[in-house]
Amino acid sequence: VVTATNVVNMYGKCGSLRNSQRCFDKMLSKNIITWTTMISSYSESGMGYMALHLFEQMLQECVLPNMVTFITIITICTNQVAKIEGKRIHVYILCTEYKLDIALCNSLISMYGQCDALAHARQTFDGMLAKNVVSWSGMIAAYAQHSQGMAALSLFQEMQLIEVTANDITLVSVLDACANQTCLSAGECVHTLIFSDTLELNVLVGNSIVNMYNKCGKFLDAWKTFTRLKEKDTATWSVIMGACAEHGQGMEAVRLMDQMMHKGVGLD
RNA sequence: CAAUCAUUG
Repeated sequence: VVTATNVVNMYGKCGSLRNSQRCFDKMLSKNIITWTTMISSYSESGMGYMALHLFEQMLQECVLPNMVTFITIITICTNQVAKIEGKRIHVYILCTEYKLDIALCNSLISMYGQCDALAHARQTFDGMLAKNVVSWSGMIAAYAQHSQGMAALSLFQEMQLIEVTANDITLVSVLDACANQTCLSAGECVHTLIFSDTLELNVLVGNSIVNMYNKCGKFLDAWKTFTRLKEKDTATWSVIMGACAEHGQGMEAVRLMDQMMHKGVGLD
């Protein structure tokens, strides 16, 4: 069973859903990990709907989900923006011993955030007995994505007060909140904070800073930050080119495009 | 450890 499950996983990860499914169907005995793996495979291939379907089928065959299964399926609900399904599964989770698991609650927060159910996200967040940096980042991101920049920023402050250490992803979410709220002062504050702590900026954080300055109408600061970034990825170029275009610098955008191609950064 | 959580264009 372990070996066959590994095969299902390997095909799934390689995007070969057909083979993954074929192997899964041929297996005579399956355990919960096998089912969970197959559900993930559907999701990897962008077939979230099929993944939800397989989950239902699993329940009908009286196979009990474990914590990883729940995390997996809730994450799929997030990607599918499947609010109804997500809520239903959450109710089920509340009847299990997993209801307070940190990673599971984290995925629920993100699912509710994605499904425009901020209140449910917050409720889940508040109900947690223990939180980690992912919980905080997830809740901050949920607020940021719903233009609740102020709520995001105050959560960030609260997080720092109880001495949870922010990581790169947290900062990306916070900067996103500043960008959405066009809250320049807070964004600058974060920028300063970052420079005092780290020498080299993570690409993701760098991109978010450029984006934040641009959204706050500080094209020059965006540009300055862009030129100072050691590491650039396709998102970096995309942000700065978009910024140029918005500021009537179409020619500059084209020039950047050339530069990017020249550096061997592929298009996507 | 055979499967699993938050993030910018």
